[in-house]
Amino acid sequence: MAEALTPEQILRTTEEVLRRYGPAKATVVDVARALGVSHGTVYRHFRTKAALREAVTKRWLDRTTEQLESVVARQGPAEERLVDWLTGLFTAKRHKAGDDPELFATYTSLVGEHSEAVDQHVTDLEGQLARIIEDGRAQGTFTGLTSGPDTAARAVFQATARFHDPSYAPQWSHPSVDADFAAVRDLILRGLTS
Amino acid sequence: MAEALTPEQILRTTEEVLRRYGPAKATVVDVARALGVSHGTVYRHFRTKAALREAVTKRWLDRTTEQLESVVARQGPAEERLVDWLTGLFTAKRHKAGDDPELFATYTSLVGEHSEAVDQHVTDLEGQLARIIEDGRAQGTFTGLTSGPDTAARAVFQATARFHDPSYAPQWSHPSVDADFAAVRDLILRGLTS
DNA sequence: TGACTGACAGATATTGACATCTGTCAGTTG
DNA sequence: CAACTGACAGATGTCAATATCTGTCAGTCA
Repeated sequence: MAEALTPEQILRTTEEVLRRYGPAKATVVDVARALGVSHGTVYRHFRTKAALREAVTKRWLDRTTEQLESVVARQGPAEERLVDWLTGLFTAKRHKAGDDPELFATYTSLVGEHSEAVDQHVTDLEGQLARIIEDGRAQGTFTGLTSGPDTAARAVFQATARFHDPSYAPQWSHPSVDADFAAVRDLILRGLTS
Repeated sequence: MAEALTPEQILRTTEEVLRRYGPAKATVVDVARALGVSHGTVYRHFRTKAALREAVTKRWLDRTTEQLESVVARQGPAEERLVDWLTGLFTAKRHKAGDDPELFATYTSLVGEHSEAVDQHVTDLEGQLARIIEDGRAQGTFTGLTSGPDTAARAVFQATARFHDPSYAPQWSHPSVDADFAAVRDLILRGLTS
């Protein structure tokens, strides 16, 4: 054979197959066929089909986290960065739902299965939020904190669930959703800066 | 016959039948049998099975709204009443989910079907919130309002979705949920009183 | 010798025949 | 004559037979 099969190749191909057939129809045999190998080979690299789906989704979610990282690492007022981060998260999720419906459906089903990858994604995002909030505390802008930045981050994340939790995706195209987002965002911001 | 069949009797019996068989198994024939009439009679009062389920759920949801009304109508600081209202809503929903799982399942499925009854329930609850918020504005406590009480009420309702939206019910027994609720509640309260 | 194959067993999904349910309405009943 | 019945058509749900898929592993190949 030309080259040994890498996990990376498998993940890339699985992502394509999921995008083409959707999570309900895509099989491990489909992935193997697209790679030109037998499905037994795929199982040498990923123990189960669930592990494969989860790894693909993890990669896909990590792309969003990486994108938001620039807002976290950036210099500037925490208040402004928090708004950009929340807006960025909402925009990213909306685009994922609209542009990549099959992978979004995979992600949504993973949420219902308490997947490790989704838990990690939430932890990553809450961690980013905590860093911005901690910066705001250091800058003297976020004076309303009655608890640590981790708790505050969790509260902010949960209060904005409607704008990033995939179970609300069907409502993200509703006309009033942008006004709703602005209202919740402002309420939370005032809560932090009070 | 003894008495003419009233919509009230049908609703009461349907509620019992739903509670006994669950929304998936309960049929209109079951309801008719429990009433001692033919199912055609039930259809004389409710155009469809969906309308019947919706009417039962409306009654069931209205009981919560009525209970919360006492907090809204009560004299006292709006800040305190808002906390009691939010706590009361969370407590009520949790009890409905735990004590009345079949009717809660009926309610949950209605949410996914964009039912009129659920829309009305949300409107009622947001209306109650708006009244408390308006009181707080009049009392001079809620000084952080950048918009009208209706918009603020909607924002508060959406920010606390995790603690009343039935799609989150499976997480309401998680140990950390009370701490999470307290954190979100405090964040929002500071946002209003800032 | 280690990456890969492909036949296999058990699990899961699909299909289609059958049963039940929903909603209607002409006819019955008090 | 207004409330109700029950037979009916079409829609929906159930179930068992069948097909496909997942995950394993002894064996092949370079």
